[in-house]
Amino acid sequence: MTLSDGRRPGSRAVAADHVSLRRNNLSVVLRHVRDLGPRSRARIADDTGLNKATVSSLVAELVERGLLREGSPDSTRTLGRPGQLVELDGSGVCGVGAEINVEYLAVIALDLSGAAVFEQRVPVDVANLDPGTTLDRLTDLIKQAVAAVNGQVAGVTLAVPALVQGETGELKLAPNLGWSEFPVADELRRRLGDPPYPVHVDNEANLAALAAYAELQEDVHDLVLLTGAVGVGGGVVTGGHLLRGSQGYSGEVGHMPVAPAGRTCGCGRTGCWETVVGLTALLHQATDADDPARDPSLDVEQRLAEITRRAEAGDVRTLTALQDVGDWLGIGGAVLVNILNPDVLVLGGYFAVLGPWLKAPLEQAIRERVIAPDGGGCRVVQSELGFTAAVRGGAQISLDQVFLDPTRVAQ
Amino acid sequence: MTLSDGRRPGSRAVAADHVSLRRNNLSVVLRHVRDLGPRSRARIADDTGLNKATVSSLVAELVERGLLREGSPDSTRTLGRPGQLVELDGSGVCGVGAEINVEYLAVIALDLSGAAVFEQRVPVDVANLDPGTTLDRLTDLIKQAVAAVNGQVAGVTLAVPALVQGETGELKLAPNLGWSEFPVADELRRRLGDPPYPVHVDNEANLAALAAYAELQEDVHDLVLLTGAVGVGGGVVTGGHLLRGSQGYSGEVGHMPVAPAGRTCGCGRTGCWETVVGLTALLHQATDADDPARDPSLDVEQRLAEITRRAEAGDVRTLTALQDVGDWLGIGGAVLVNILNPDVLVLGGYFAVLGPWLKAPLEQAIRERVIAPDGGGCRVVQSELGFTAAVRGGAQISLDQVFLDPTRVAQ
DNA sequence: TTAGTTTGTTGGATCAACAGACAAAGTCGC
DNA sequence: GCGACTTTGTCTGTTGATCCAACAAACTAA
Repeated sequence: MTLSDGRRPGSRAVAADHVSLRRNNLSVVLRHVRDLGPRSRARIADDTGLNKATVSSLVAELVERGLLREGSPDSTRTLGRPGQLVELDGSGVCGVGAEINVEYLAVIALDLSGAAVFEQRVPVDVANLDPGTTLDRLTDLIKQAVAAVNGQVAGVTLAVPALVQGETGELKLAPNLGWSEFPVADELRRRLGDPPYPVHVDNEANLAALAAYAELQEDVHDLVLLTGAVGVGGGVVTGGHLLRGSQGYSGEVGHMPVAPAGRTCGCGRTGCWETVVGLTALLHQATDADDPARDPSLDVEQRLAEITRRAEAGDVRTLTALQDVGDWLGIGGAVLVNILNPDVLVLGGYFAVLGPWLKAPLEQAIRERVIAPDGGGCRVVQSELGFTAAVRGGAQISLDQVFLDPTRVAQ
Repeated sequence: MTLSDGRRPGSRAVAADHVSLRRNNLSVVLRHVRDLGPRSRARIADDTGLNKATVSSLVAELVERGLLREGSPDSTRTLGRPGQLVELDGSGVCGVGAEINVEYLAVIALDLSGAAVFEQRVPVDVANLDPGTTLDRLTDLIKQAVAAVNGQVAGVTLAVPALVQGETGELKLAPNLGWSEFPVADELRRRLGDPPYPVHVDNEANLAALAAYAELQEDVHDLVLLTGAVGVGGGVVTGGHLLRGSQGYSGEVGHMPVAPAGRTCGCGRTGCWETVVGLTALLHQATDADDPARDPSLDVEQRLAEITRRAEAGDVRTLTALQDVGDWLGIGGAVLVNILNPDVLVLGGYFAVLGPWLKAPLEQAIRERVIAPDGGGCRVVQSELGFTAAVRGGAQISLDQVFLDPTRVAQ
């Protein structure tokens, strides 16, 4: 139960040799330092069960690869010879995350320690541009990010509000962008000049869920992330793994039928969840047609700030609308909690901004509608990542590859 | 990406040494023979990438442990020295699965090759017995199974139609049994005399999903199993792993709100999925109150056989009821497919028996209501395991432990 | 009968982790 | 200030698993 992780009885495991043994232990040490902070070699040996001599050898190799560095002497211990702390050396390698969304393009580069080395977000009306032009503009941004990186680039991952086929990275359907059947991964790879690092494409909510997973530093391995926008996206992490499904189309929660007598959805049916919890639903109830908060040409964050202001001022119409959206959020949220039993339900996108008003009704619905005792232990939290969640998740997915196989970084 | 399986970036991997390296490769060879059938050492070496000499050594150890045996010479090859086939030696070790359900107790013992060495199912009115007495009777059955096993017992796993806490094996709530807050795992372990093998308890649908996963011999690693009974249970396998959620309470699909104007459910709400697709819903629509097919004191399988007979005879009322249940099944099924994007939706329990009539409306709903193109590639199949799915899954879960760590079997 | 092919074993090489000894570097008590 | 004690990190030699190359065994085909 140590090498192959034991939870995949049916899948073919891979034979191991000295090289993979070493790779595994390099990964163990590197992740140990990431997760538990700077440590002396002796403590790493104690914690992991590895031999002191082995840890010294592993640390030496990781230092040589630029992934760890020697820090200050350990001043916390009082007895005996003080240890030399070993800590993450972020600068050697970066992961790049990019995003195409309805109203903007965004790019971020994170170094190994999770610090942002480069970050940019530009407003772009993607729906009114052809995919090629959009991709050209995004490529420019990514090239800037790559240029800003000191060391090596571990990979680029692009987030899109779309159904993306897992294997090929082909975009199948992005209603809000007006794109379909477009080989984004290949097109982006070509524009970047077939770079040596991997280029992937994934669903926005999936990547945001990964970012949320990394954000919670606790011992939590099952979460559901809900991103509120015009539509509603879902990302699921279960057992510490992103749930992708067989073709990468998982997490389509927006069209759950919850209100049969409700409004018509973009998908053609009536009563889909996103018709009652999407941003449009909130604005229709909380504002008049000529209210600037409802004007889609204005910046979303400013419009949300206005709604927040009204709610804080105690405006009854706004509060009622928020209560209603929260109630509907709870109905669908409880379905998800019943199926997936997560530790945490994370509110992202506009749900996070308006979290103070949405959390209570959501929590109540979980208590009342989830069959497991005490809602299966599920908590509701607001993401702090704002609209950077997806790009961060994309950058992290590349960094994870380095943490899992430190030998990917040139010596 | 070989040793630790790479899909769990956040979890702590375990340091590896020579022993775990050997264990991993023993497992690889054993599973290779299980999954791809008898093979010569040379072919195993070719397929796995291991060295011929290494495979010889690994096979020798597995033979010594009674997990593999030398078979006949390979007659398919025409050129060169014929290889000695190596095949699974089932007899050395067995997994035991048990089940407590509303109307019966069941036990099965499967050897390493999946063959049933012992199998029994006795009708018991569990709801009218106290838990202790039921467990006494089950213990008798399990002891018979253990006695029937030739070699070693790898473990016992009990399936219950209940919410079971993953870690402790405590039964939290089993409405259909009338049990709650009962430490089944501990109680059973004690009655078996604290045996050397592990004793676990899990949800019935979870284990049935595992059995269905093993039943499909294809390269499929994402499936959803639906068991139809008075209630409806769900089991999810994703990425080859059973989805348990944070506390083991996943798969509670029965109380999805799908029919707000519908019948009152046992849970107190109205319109839960199981009020429209549970066996009761079908019988209420298809039969009169005095119809023997509706009589709960008769054997379920016989009542279902009667329904099948009527449907085959073209009885309009029966067919209409089946069509309606199928339509409702599709509405909830599509929600699950949208969230989980499985390769396969497996019909179990009474859904499997009446599959010929339920499949078509369910497939139609998936085509129409799933956002992913072509329903995300999801197929609907009927389980062939009947009411033995859960016990088989329980037995297999113990056998999986042996396949993952062959050194668990005494030499 | 001989050449050619494939299998499975053998002995030695390699490589990574392990075990124990030990010097280095600090604290504590007297 | 000094010795006893504790802890760190390195060094040396051992263990163990895989790999490599050579080779005998077993069979086919010409």
